[in-house]
Amino acid sequence: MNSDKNHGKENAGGIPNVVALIGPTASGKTAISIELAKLFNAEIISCDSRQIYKLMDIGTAKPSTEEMQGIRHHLIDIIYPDSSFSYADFASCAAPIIKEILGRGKVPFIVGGTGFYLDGLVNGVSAIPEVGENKLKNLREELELLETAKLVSMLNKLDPESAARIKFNDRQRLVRAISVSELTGRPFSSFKDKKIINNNYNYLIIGLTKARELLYNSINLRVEVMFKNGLLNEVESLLNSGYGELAPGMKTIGYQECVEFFYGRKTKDEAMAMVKQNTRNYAKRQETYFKRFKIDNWFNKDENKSNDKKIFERMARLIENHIK
RNA sequence: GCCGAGAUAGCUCAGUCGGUAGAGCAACGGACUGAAAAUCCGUGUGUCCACAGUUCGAUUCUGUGUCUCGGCA
Repeated sequence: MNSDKNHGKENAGGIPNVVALIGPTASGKTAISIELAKLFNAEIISCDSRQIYKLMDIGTAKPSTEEMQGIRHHLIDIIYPDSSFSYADFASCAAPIIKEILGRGKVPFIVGGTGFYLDGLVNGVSAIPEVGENKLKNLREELELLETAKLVSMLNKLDPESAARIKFNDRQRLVRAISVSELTGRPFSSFKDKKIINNNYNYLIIGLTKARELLYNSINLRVEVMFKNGLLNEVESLLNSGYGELAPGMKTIGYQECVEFFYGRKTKDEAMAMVKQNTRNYAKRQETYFKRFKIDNWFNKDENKSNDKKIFERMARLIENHIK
C-alpha cells in the first residue's frame, strides 16, 4: 500500500498547497504529525470532532502542551460539551485558518480521524439555507417522537428520492431529511450539489494506519492508559458541571460508557471493556470512510521501530515534493 | 465419593415431538449532504463432546465414558 510515487504537483495557477494526514484512532498520527510539522514549519489544524471540546482531554487523546512541542494547533478546545459542531462548521472554520497560516508563510497541516470533516473541507458542503437553529431543533425533537414507519411515509411525500436512498431504520437521517425539506420548502435531495467553502486548495492527503490486529492491540492498550490517567475522574467532573449524557460532547466513546458506570448501569470493568469494543468498531468505520478519498499514500505502521523512521522519511519526501 | 444440571458458531445461549440447526454479541464487509467517536445496512458449515445401541436415518432417544458447573459428603 505504501507508495513512493511522486505526488508533487506542478501547482499551476498558484493554488496554495495544503497537507492532510488521516488515519484511524490509535494509529499514531499525533506524534508523527508534530515531528513533520517541526520539519516543515507547519501549523496543525486538528480534524477531530472530539478534540474540539473543552474539558474533554483524556478520553479524546488530546495532545498535551508538552507533546505539541511549540507547534501551533488549531480547532482544539473551541467549544463546551453542550454544543455541537457540524462538518459544515468545520469547513467554514478551517478555511480561514488555512488562509491565515499561508499568510504567515507556513504550511497548513490538517491532522485527524474525522473523515467526514475532511470531506466537507476538501469536497465542499451542500448550500442549505439557514432556517433558524431553534426551528430546526424544535422540529427535530417533534419528529424524534414519531414511529419510524410514520417518518418514512412523511419523507415519501416530501422527498421520495431521499426516502428511497435512506435505509429504512436510519431515523437520524430520516429526521434530518424531513426537517430540511419541511423548513426550506424544497426536497432535501435537491441540495446535493456541494459547494466548496474555501479557495480550492491543492491537497496532499496521506494516510497512516496499522494492520487490523495491531490497531486493535493499540486501542486496547490506549484505553487502559486512559483509565489509569483518570478518565473516570474527568467524566465525573463533567457530570458535576452539568454535562449529562445528552450533551453532544458526551456522545463520545469513552465518555458514554463511563457515564453508565456513574449511573450504576455498568461496573468499572464492563465500562472499560465497552470502551475498548466501541473504539475498535469505530476504527473500522473510520477505515471504511477513508476509502472514499481514494489516495494511494497509505502507510502501515508495525511493531518494528525502524519502520517508523522509514515511514517518517517517506512522508517527509511526499510533503516536500508537494509544497515546493 | 454420591446426587443433580450441562456440553450446539470465537463468546453467551436457543432449538431440533428423530429428517445434520439459529439468535444476540464478536468478526468481516458496506453506506454516509450540518449529531459523524453519530446513525444505519449486509454477511452464519458449525466434528451440535466421544463411542456404542435402537432406527431407513441420531445433534435430538437409550447406554457408557470424558469434561464443566452446582449441591451433599
